Amino acid sequence: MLEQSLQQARSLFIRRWGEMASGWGISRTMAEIHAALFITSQPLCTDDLMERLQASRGNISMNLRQLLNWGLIHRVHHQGDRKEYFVAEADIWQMFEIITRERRRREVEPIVETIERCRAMLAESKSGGGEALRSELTTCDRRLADMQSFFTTMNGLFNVMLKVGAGGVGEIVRRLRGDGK
Amino acid sequence: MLEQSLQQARSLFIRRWGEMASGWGISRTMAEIHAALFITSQPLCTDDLMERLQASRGNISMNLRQLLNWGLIHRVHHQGDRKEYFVAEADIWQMFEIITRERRRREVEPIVETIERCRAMLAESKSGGGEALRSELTTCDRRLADMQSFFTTMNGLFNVMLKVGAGGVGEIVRRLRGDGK
DNA sequence: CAGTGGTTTCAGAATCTTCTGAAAGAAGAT
DNA sequence: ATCTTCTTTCAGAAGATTCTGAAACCACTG
Repeated sequence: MLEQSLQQARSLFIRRWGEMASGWGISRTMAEIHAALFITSQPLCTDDLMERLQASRGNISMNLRQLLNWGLIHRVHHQGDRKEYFVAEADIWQMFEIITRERRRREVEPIVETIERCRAMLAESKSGGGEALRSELTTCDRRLADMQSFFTTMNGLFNVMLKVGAGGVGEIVRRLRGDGK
Repeated sequence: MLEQSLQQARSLFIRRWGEMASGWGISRTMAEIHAALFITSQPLCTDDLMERLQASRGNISMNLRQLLNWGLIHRVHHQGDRKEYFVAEADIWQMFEIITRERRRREVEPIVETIERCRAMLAESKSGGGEALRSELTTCDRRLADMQSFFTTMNGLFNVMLKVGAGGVGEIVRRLRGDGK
């Protein structure tokens, strides 16, 4: 039956989305809530989610808040109802932008900043050391420099992607896929 | 002193690399070992790593193996020494390729496959259901389709990136950053 | 203001991940 | 074969994360 198929398909998607997330440092429930809201276009309330995901009120509440903080879901008020309902951001490109920005800020920026600091430390120490030590230092610095330039490139790439949007990226891929350059 | 600076810089880098990794579903020690080998051009043996990272032999051994499996580090034999030494893959672009391929295989492919399966389920159920239900099903399918096409684009993008290499990506970014398209 | 319906918080429980250390397993050296 | 040196394995310990449920909280209603 149609109703069954719909529910089954949704469950399957929710489960897999949750599994994927746990490999990326995001809690399973948080991802499942997100998936449930994404795959169900109707707004859902806390009790809906508790039932659907078999999780406690506290758990749902906490993870909803996190998702709101990230900006991946939005509150919806149904007039004449005191419950709060939630919907997921539907535009996937927008979703991608939010996640990318947030993770860049939280995880990439600190390491980039650290690399800079490490290089500064190496640059400062001009005095002393034998030939061998000096050469080690040079090698170490080169590796850090490589890393730094990798992050710079990736950073630039994300900026360009967000600028040209989904269509633009598709276009670039199409242009470059076939020929040699 | 030069020696101190070098050690300090290395420690700092190792620590931060480990912290970053834990946000990405990779164990701290595994990342630290990788960082230590990357930042120290000399090959290191198990005991070196045990001392440097203050971790047990078992822990180091297991994580070394994982890194070998990923292909992020390589064995090195010093002749006249029975110990095994290890070095990190030095080419960052290569590193990126390895990690991307592996994570794509383990985490992205399953979800893509699941989306296909979900859509197939929805497509099969032609019979029954009221107007409202049918419309829900259509919306659900459209969302899945959007998701699918997002993954297709990203997949294509990674393929192109790996094809054109670091220089190529830098080139693209440079070309597209300034002007409108 | 007390009552009602809903949300948030948080201490402790449950669960999952990672780490240790000792024992077993290799493999070259004598 | 036996010793020696190094590596791997794995059961249980330690640690980190996530979840629960009950109490506190908030805000609207009568």
